[in-house]
Amino acid sequence: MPDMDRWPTSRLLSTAARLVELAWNDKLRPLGLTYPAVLTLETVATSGPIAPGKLAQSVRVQAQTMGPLLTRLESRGFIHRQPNRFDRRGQLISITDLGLALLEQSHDLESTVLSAIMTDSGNLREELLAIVRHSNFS
Amino acid sequence: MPDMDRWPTSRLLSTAARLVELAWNDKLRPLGLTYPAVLTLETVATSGPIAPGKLAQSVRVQAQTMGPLLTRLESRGFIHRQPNRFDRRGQLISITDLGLALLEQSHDLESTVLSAIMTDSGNLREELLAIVRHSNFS
DNA sequence: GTAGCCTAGTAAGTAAGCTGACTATTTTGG
DNA sequence: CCAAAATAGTCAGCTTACTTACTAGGCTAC
Repeated sequence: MPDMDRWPTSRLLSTAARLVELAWNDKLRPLGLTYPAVLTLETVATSGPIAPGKLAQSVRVQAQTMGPLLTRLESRGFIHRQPNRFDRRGQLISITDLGLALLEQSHDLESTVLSAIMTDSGNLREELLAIVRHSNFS
Repeated sequence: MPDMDRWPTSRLLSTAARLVELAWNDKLRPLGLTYPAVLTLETVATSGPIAPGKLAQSVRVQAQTMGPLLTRLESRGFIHRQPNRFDRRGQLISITDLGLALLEQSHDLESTVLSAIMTDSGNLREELLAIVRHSNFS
């Protein structure tokens, strides 16, 4: 084990996140999902019909990245794309029953990933929230 | 701003890390570097001549990913590849003066990235360290 | 000493992210 | 009302990471 104590905090953060994401991906692979895909499904499920651009903002990927991701999710029948009647440039994404069922399964994994890697201390949450909030995103 | 308070901790962690990494990449682009590249240079600088496989472990990418990364760094003259005299399968990577100079520049960025995104609270460090340690890597 | 296994590194193919440029709409301002 | 600016989404091209599969060299044990 290298001398992590001397690592800058940003590196610790990246490394911890990388470990969590790898753990997630291991669990999600059997379901045929990736972590951004789960975040997307999650957002669609809670927000109701939503534009791809908004989804990209929420998951923090580029709009050009969200497009193909939605295509993959659609081809597997997890989401549904509709034209937006009020703005012919736009679309509205909604989640299907199949997508909801899958999301349910991934929720069950959540606790596994967390407990495997970290003891959820409450304090950590606050500090991470502060970081995300301090960054000038909306 | 979405209801981040209800996000699972793992998502907060991923998001925070993503923000930090995006901030890093913005700063590093003028130098022609990526964040994994900096981590690699850093490791080489502190460890002295080291095998590509060890580097991959340290930066937590696959050995197959480290190979091309080293090729890129070598083609720009930041590192130097030598055959390992004692094991003809292996190589030894060392950093060049040019690489050291670049690393110096990236160090100056560190504080910028940190202060822009987070107030370094000390507590956070401990918790992140705990996460990384609890994951069964060595 | 040689057969079998382990380790170091690479190659090929796929997935998924980013930037830059484009089209099609909608909104805004004179 | 119409020209200019803004917005939604996509396409093309590049980068980089991953998985799977391979070669070359070294190690171990009979």
